[in-house]
Amino acid sequence: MASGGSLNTCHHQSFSNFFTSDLLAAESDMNQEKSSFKWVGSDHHKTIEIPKYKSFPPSSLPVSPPPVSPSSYLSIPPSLSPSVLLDSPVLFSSSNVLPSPTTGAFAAKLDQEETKFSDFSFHSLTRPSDSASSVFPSSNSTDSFRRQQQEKGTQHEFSTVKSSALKSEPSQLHNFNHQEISTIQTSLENTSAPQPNQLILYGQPSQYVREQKRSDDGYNWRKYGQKQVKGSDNPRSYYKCTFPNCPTKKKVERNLDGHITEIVYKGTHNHPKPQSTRRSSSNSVQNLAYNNLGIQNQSNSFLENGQMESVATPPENSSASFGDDDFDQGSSLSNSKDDDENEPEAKRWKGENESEGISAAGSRTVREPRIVVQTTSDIDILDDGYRWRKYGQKVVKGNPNPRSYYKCTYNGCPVRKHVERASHDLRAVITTYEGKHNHDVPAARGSGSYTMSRPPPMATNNAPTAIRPSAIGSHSNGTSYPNPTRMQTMQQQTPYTLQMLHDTDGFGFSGFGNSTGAYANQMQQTDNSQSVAKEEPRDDSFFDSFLN
DNA sequence: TGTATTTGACCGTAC
DNA sequence: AGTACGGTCAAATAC
Repeated sequence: MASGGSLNTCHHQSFSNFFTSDLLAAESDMNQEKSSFKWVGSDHHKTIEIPKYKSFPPSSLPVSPPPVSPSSYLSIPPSLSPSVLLDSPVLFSSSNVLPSPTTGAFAAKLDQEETKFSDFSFHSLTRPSDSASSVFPSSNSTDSFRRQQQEKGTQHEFSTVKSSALKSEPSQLHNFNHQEISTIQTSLENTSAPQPNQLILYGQPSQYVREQKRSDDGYNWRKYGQKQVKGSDNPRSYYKCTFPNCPTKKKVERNLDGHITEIVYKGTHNHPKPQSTRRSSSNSVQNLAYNNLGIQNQSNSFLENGQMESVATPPENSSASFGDDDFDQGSSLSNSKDDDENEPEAKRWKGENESEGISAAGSRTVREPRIVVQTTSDIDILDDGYRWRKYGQKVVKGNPNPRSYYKCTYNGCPVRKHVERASHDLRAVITTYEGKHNHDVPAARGSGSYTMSRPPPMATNNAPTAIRPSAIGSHSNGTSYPNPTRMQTMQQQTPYTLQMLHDTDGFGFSGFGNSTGAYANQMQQTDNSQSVAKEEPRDDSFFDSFLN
């Protein structure tokens, strides 16, 4: 096994080098990356018209200059509620926007405060056909549902308390969760290199606590358990989505400071993200990121100690995730659930999450939680098109990060690989392959098909590619950045799947059977969006080249 | 008073 | 079979 000088030894799949270096490349200051809300527009359904957006900055609110590529990144003015991004229709190209949920007309001009605190959500991005229905009204809290929730001791709540306050009083920015504010402030105000200690805390402690209890990802969760897990000082909390019959769960580990160190999602929401007006601003940001990504929601919040809290959700069932008209919510859902529900829950939940994540990296000034979207068994690791079964993990000398060992599940196939994070950069994943596959790439199943894994056609969107949450900041370490065209060439033999990029993520490499999740992670974690956005031939052919 | 959270107990799985 | 562990339940508690 090569673990020395070379980041990758890929006997058969020489692409791995790409991914490693991909992650490592395009690195600006990590803090800067992390602290800036910058995304690259992703799919044709989710176009972000940055010029439009920037043309409507809240008056008196300074607008951060685009830290990187103005055309590729979206920057959010400081003190601007992230919900603006979500909510403000000006973010969308006209073809993508939805009518105002209240007026039915797309408001080109919004009241400033409305712009700031509107609850207009990004659900339109889910999918075109979903436009109307995707805006999940609180009316979905039917009586029966309420009863059901009450029976469970839960409440499906689409509270409007927060947003209404925010709406009415933009000056009350202090009402924001100070994480959110901090995020905004640091991320946008300090576009150069925000320092954690530059955080401006608006929230009152009590408010902060209250806000923290809210969903970080736009969904409503009910905590149903907490456990101290072995090998970690961090208590693990268990949450269920409060939506009726939604199987999604998540477990969150927080360190002693209360900061999230790891999030593992299980299952897929079988409902749109509730368009709750209670959704925090950070949620809105998340939605922006994810819905444009189409996949996974993530919010990044600097905590009072300067650490970043990041929360992600698994891909919404809405095919929106990919902005692909060809996928409807149902298919997406059923597919994702197939894998999910065919597996004993305990197994799904367990096993592949036990690799050490970043959570232990307490020494990092900016620490990202490990975010795992777990939807399938550990056999289904569709990271590179093949199926892998994790058979071991250990920490090897020279790298404090554990190395996950995988074996190709194809009968008789000798190929193995191991994955580990580079010791110098947790975002870099070193993938080493052993052997050569004696079979073709297995056909994808269900929604985990390549089709689902494929990024949406980008042809209609110049601004390429994906919006990437800045949480997965990249930092420059001098690693060469792969030429996308070269990558394409490399993929002649090897199916390019998003999981591969997922493997380069900064949040662990648990198996992702759900390609949606894989893609989500890729989009989320491939932090080279700038380069990718500018150079990658983001069209069907590009990805199609990986499919055979 | 209703809802959410906490927390000890229980259960299933893996070893 | 016994033990350890993680996940879940549900009564108790807090808000």
